Amino acid sequence: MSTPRWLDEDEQRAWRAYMRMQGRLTAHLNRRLQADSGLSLADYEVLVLLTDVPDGRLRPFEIQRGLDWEQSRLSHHLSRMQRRGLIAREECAEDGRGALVVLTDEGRRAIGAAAPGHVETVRRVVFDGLSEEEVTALERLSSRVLDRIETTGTPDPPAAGRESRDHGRDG
Amino acid sequence: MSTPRWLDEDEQRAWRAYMRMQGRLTAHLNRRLQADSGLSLADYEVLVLLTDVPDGRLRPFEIQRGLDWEQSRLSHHLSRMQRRGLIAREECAEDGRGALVVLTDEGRRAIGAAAPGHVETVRRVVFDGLSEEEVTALERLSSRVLDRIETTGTPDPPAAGRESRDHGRDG
DNA sequence: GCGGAATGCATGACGCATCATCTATGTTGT
DNA sequence: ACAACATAGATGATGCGTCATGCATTCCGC
Repeated sequence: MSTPRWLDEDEQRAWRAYMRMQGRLTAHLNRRLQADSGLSLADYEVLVLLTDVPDGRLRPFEIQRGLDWEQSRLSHHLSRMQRRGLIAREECAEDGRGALVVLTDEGRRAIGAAAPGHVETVRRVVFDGLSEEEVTALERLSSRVLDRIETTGTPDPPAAGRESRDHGRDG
Repeated sequence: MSTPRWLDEDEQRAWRAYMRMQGRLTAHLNRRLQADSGLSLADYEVLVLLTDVPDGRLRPFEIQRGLDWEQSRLSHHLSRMQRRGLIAREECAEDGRGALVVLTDEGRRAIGAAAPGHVETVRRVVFDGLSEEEVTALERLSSRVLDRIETTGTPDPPAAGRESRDHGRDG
């Protein structure tokens, strides 16, 4: 790592713009969601996964992979959601170690109430301002970076070593 | 808000890719930085601002605007950084309410040690994988979204109402 | 079928982010 | 000069994210 390859001017501008944008965007989405429906963005994403499956029932590790979260984050988060009545936990019949996360009626109601507003917000602050090409660019660019993170010689706790090349259907 | 304008397929793919990427990216950067130098990304950004100014001295509100942070987040964060000896606080002569954040020697050492590695990480996971056009796209796209957040009819605590249209020099 | 590794999940400690609120100083209008 | 208000900053409570660790159960080689 001799003399560091600093970012050139364009890269620097892009980087700062990105960093600033991403901070504000998540903050914004979180606040809107919280104010409109009492859910956090994290709650929302968990609930989406659960509603996407017929019986509203998922194994924690499925959610974990679906969202690319750390295991312990999910566990803690599920506890909080459980406390608030958005989900429930059941024992898993097929795997003695396992658990099952179940969407409660309250959870279903909450996500149903939150979704339209949230999508509208996302649309307004993001997609309504982007051209088709920019949307494509965003997707390609994100996938590229994601790939590089997973390929970089850094274990990076979630999906460690190099053996778990599946994370198949991501919705 | 009659029937919500859901995201079409491309938008949805882009959105999921972005969300997943951004989560992983910040986590990745944070971990690398933490492991290599004991700094968090937040520490790093504060220190960068301080080193960019000749005497290593800034008013909290300047940092706040430079980073687009919430005031109380900054205040708490400064306290922690102070506790760790990265910065110090002084009283402000010109404004009795004010404070001054001063970069300590330890802070200067820390950022100096951290910077090369961090930049290298950013380069590796982001810029080395993007074409020039994609870098430009990233910048435009981020600025656009940022703009829309600030223009959307949502107060959004930091930089409230509509009167503080300055946040001038951000570089 | 037994011992070791891997997997699925939970938990406690701790740093971080936000909200609401508080104090003190500065500014402005009358 | 003073009341009303704005600005700079700090603080406590609380929810969130990560790390390290713990503990079952299941899997696998012998």
